[in-house]
Amino acid sequence: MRIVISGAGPRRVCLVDPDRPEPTPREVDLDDLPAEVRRLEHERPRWVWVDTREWYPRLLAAGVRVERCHDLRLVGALLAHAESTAAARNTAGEEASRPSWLPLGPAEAATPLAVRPTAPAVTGPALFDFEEFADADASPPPSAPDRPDADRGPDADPAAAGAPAPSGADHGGTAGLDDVVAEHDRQERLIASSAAPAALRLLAAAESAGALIGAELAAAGLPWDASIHEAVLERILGPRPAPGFKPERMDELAVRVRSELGAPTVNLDSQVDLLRALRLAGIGVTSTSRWELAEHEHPAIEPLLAYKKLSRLLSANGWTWLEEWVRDGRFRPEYVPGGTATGRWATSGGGALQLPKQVRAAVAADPGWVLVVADAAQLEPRVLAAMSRDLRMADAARGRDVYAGIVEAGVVETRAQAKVAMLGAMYGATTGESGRLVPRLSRAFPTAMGLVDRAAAAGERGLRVSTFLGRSSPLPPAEWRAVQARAAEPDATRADESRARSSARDWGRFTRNFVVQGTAAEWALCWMAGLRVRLAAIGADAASGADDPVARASGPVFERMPHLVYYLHDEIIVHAPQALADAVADAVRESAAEAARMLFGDFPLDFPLDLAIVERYSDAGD
DNA sequence: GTAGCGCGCGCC
DNA sequence: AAAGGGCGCGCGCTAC
Repeated sequence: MRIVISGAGPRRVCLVDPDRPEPTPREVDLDDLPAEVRRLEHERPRWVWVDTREWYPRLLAAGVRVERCHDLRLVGALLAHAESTAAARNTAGEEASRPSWLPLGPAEAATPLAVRPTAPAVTGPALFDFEEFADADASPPPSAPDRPDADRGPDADPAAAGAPAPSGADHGGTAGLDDVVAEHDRQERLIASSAAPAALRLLAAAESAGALIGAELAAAGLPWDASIHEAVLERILGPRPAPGFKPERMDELAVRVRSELGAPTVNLDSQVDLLRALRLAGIGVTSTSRWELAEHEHPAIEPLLAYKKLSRLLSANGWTWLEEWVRDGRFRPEYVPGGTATGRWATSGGGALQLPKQVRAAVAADPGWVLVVADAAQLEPRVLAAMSRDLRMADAARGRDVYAGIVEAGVVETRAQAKVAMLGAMYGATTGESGRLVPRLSRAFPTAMGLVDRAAAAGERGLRVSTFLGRSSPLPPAEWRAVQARAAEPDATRADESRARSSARDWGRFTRNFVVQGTAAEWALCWMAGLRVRLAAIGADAASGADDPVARASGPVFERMPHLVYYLHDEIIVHAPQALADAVADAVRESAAEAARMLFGDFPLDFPLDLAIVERYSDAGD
């Protein structure tokens, strides 16, 4: 069952179950929506709406959760670029394309205009022939693994390059309830007629669950003890300085650096100034970055690196940050589900994706509650093994540390080598020890390495690649194509050719990593989606045993229920009543196993978790 | 005064 | 150990 919901003028909302024999839209006041949703939620519908951000926060604020939804904006963005829908989009033409009123997805909106598929800006003789990159020579699928439900052919989505994109200019136009229903029908049809319906259906559900989770994370907030944070800052930086002054520890270090450099007025916060002073002092660096400084011997370097470390803490997570971002014991960053090209989330504000280890002690459970902290161990190598169906790599990884398994298999000598080789294979390293070791992995695991190599080769030719569930990479920007085209002209210089080769390899590294990073993001989404359902069940069970049903019904939505409070690529934190901690830990593990099954079926590889039940985030993990 | 950019660095 | 992928943010600096 689905219920479609849409705005109907100021403070009015329209709902309909379009699959009833005689669908009858009903209009309710915006203020009555939460009660209405709570009532209808008992039938466990899929809520269909344009944008979760528009509806769900107000429901949560009124204490109402929903189990599932379909976010037309996010799924629309996925489908508009997916290779597996390209054939269906081309065949069905206009009616298969996204309506212009549908807002762009988060990764699209962040993309510079030039990158979006749009009519060529250049008139006259074409600078280049897109077909040359798109589909001229038949190639093997850039990344598609063999799966029962998907046999995706080579398909670079040539239509996308020339077709007009949603204009973006008429997003202000409102869509009526009928439009929203029609858009949902269109998306369902497109999925059904795609080359991989089962995978896309799962991806659409997972992406939509991600939208719900993003809103719930914002509503719940990460428990944050400001006094612990302040203690950390004082211990590392010294007492809070008066406005306009540096903390004591930083001042002391700055004095030492200036004296060692013989540069009494150098401003350590100015890259240009500092670089000049370093070079005048005879330190042959070309940047002021930490890793380059660390390669030189000079008495100024040690205090300078220490200064930079403190400076970073002060500016990124110092007292100002604390005042700005922590209120009432909660840190509430804004999550942006699907905010990056690969499907990883982004955040906007607060820097939630880069909480330094130094301040994690401030993440502290409420009294009587605990944090269940879990991360997927070596997620990306495992995902690569599973998505490529590389049984030899799975043998090396199963039931143990992946890198230890690679050593035991005799591929390299040490765990450290195994790690840099694997990272190099997934990121596209070509030089250094990592680059030298990659060929040994390729010989040992040709199936897995073949998948990322093909993804890189496709990217170098300007083709899209796709994740396991079917999220496709963006096309390279027009400027990239111009560089490639220039190198193909008869009078191209060596410099033209070298520039083209280099930018081709750059894009190849992006697409190489895209398939693995993106599939890992899909695994994580499925993990969380399953987990949030289990957590709700645990919370409902616990509440039914509680003796004050009145408080239960009217209280804030997460009052008794264990709930997600943090998510970072392959890691989650659940805030849970102490008595439920073990049940939550089991749910976290079951959800991980279920995610692996949903994506990879019975492929013989486990996805183990590092899991800890703690009072402070800093007490978990390594 | 502010917008935009490069740098450096935190996280995965 | 290497400097290969994805991000967001604060800073200094320049251009307007």
